Amino acid sequence: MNINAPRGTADILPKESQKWQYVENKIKGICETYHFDEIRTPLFEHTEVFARGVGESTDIVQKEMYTFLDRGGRSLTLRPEGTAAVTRAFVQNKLFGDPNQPVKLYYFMQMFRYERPQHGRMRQLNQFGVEVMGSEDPAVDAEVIDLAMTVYRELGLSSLKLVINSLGDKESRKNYRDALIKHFTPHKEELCKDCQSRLEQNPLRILDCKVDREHPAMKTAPSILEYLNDESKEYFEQVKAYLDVMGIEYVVDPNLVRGLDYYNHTAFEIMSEAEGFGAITTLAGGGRYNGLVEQLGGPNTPGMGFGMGMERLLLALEAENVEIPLDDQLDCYLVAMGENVKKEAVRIVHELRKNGIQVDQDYQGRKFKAQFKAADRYKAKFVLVLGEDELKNRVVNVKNMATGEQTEVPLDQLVTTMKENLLGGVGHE
RNA sequence: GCGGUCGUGGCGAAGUGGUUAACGCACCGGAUUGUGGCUCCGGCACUCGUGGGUUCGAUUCCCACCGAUCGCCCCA
Repeated sequence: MNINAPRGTADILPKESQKWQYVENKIKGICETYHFDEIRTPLFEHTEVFARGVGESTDIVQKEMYTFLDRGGRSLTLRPEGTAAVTRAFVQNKLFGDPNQPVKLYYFMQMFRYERPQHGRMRQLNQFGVEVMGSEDPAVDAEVIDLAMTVYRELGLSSLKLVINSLGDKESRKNYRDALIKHFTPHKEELCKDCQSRLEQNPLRILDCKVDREHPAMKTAPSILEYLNDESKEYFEQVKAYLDVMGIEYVVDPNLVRGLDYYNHTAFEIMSEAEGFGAITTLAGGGRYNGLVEQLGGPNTPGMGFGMGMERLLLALEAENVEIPLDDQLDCYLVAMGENVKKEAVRIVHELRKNGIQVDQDYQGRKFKAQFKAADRYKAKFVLVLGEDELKNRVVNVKNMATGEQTEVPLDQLVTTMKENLLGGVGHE
């Protein structure tokens, strides 16, 4: 029997979980500033949502999906990425009819991809992402990119590289595709196996290949930028202009293609340049997907978004030694001693909590001294000592752990006194 | 899916074909019968990822599997 977590999955334990909460809260705040609303969609969808949405020729669909038949014989797939799922929800719930356009959505969702796990690559992963649907304004592209960069900046990352490219509209893309096939076909036998099949399926991705990077045909390959029609060129220029206006630095990389079929016009990727980050450097990626809504059965509606890996974000913060402020102090710890005090201890703890005071007590049957050690470990600001004597006198001995100062506080004044004590923001030494 | 490295207590980490598997940290108890952070003393792995094989005997050798990790592919 294998009772370990399945390969490529991980438990997020309390200490780590605090970091997640901090990061998530920060990001949610930024989303509100940018006026995005949260959406949550099911963990799994009908397989067609991804097969059609993401594209049959993509790696995700071909070899990475968790697909299964349910008891009714339906083919379902655990969500491998957010855009197709959110788009499905957009169509099904007719959000295109919402008077507030564009529809600006953000999400925190688990994704699943059957891959060989590595540092920063999990089979179950968490993504933060945004989707803007219903506008074809290049300022939206810039806003989405700005939001992603702002998240990283606000969290304290600095070694970042923003790479952008334009894949053009349908017409530009088709012309470019034909040009690439024409260019690479004479060299087909010299290319790696993957690229040979890419030649027919998705020649754009040959440019992304690391194996054939040094092949002379790579360097002489036509650039997408030469094949953009006037409209696409103008669109790209505007996106760049808006980024410039916001002071966002970027690098244009004509070879940036992105692995998913639905992209057109703007494509972008944000990478970490931090030392010791291993082979994986992509932190977030996204782009415009103007045909996707229609492809999933909705009206012709433009879209723009990105996905951001949360695990990788956390790793990047670590790689750049960004301190995450953690509140690991405890307001009070109650030390109880003696046979008859347990009931009163339980009552006091409940009473304090009812008044919003954070408090805990011993449940391990520890000795007096050990209870103090526990209080110290928990970084308790105050220790409340309740023994037989205190019980008899209806008082509690309150010790300030930072100063060592102790005072006797009548039971009926404990809540008020502790509220006052804690207001001062007492620290722990 | 392919290749390299690795898998010993809660954590870190020695070790050997053979009787009781070092040590450090943490934890628990005591010195200090009701007061933490220092010190000293004591306790804490029927067992060395799982299964099988070789052997009189394996944690140590061999195989398989599982997992981790690094690289490739691709991406978040």
